[in-house]
Amino acid sequence: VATPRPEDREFLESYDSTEFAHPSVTVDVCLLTVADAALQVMLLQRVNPPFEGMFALPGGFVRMDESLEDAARRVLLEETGVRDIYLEQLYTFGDPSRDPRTRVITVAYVALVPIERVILTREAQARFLCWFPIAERRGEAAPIGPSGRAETLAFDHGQIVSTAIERVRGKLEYTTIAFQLLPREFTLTEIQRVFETILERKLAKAAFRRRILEAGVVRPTSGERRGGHRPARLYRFVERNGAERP
Amino acid sequence: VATPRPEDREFLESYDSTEFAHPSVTVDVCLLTVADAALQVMLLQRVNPPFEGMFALPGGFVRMDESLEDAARRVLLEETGVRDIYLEQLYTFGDPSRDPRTRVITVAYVALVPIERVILTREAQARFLCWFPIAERRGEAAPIGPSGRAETLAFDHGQIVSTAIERVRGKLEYTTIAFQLLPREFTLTEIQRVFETILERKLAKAAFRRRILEAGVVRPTSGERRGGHRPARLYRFVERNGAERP
DNA sequence: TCAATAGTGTCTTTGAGACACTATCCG
DNA sequence: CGGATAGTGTCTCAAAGACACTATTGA
Repeated sequence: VATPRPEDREFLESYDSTEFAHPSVTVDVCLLTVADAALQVMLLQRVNPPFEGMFALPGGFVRMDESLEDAARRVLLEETGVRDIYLEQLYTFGDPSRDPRTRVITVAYVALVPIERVILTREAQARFLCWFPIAERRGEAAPIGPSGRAETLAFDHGQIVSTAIERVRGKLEYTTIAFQLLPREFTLTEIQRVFETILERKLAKAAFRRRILEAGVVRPTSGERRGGHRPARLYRFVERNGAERP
Repeated sequence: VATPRPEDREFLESYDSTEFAHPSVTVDVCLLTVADAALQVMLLQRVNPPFEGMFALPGGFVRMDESLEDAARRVLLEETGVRDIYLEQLYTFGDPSRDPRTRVITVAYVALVPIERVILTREAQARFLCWFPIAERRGEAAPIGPSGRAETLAFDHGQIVSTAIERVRGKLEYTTIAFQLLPREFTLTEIQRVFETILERKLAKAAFRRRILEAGVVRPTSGERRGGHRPARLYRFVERNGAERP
């Protein structure tokens, strides 16, 4: 973005970037999906102190030559094997005591993926990488561990997850992010289930269908979903500019 | 937030925070107000390279022991003399080339203030600290300099200003941030002017008044604004919990 | 009295919810 | 045929826009 101007060159060469103490900067990615009628978050068991053995969001240091979003995509690929999905910057958490080692400022991202896109390899499972359903407990969203109890996450990652859910819930109604949680083809009822899961309330069927169809963001395909009962028409998401998903 | 656990202590003591190269972290504050039927942004002329002589947002390095929000409030006070105003984290800009000196990641904040709260001292004016009206040019928001032409700002600060305006515009209708741009007492027409200025369109008077009054966020006072014509009732902003502004 | 702004009453339009209805599949 | 889900027609209600109207001041 910013290109050095000729008159700045001399100053730049004499600039000493070690003059100030610098915090560490990391990215953490809150990868969310919808499955089994619940929002689910991808967590990873920590193998090193601090918080060894506790669950945390995938994350890592930002390298000196990569953008924040590039760092988030790299971390996502390295730690979960997922690529080319919806990713949005969420919030930057910088409380001086959020990491007991040293000053670490983390730029948190939310990522959304249809659950079919994530293949948990045996090797990943060995690292205790898995989906945690999220339940609303006393007004706070918390991932539920295998024991059925709410997990306390490492660092301030519990707060990051809560913030991510707020963001997704808020943007659900006036953006098209819901489609990022669905496969390429889906039925109107499937979109409605995604909305109902995230908003945690039932929606009126007729009004919901009207709204989606009148928004002009889906296109019917020739296929239908069969299985037991009346088959349901399949749709694809189309961007406002007319582009379809790959 | 995160308190060190006993079992982490040994690890913490052996941790070397110089192991990784660290970027610099700054905060930049986009201080906005409404005056003369325009959104205005506070800019400051740079006295050092890079971009010496160009205008930029107030900003500065985050100290190792202060939170991001504390840093933003400190910068705001040091560079503009303003304290105790609405402040909200906006977005973190971290393109590797956004600062030609070295890697600088900046956490941008939006701040809102009623224009009467800002007193530009002679000393501040000598530093070329002043309000720039913002105009929409070719879909992009840009501050208009004294010459009447759109100013190109230092670094990526033009992008920060655009992002800030988008944020304020988006939150105007479903939050109470508009009141942060008004003095303690105001008329309904004055609120409407703030909305119209930020949204850049006329609003229907009857519907607007209904909406504000039915939202229950203002309380009439005994005073009225006189001046030439029919006096207008004065109102105060009341939080949902009933608290009034100081 | 007039100009100018404050403030109101009411009709229309729009979109969401409620709810009952029809349609189509499988067993 | 009956159970189950897909999909529709229509009534009601709430909120926003349009617009015309009344109210109150100072000059």
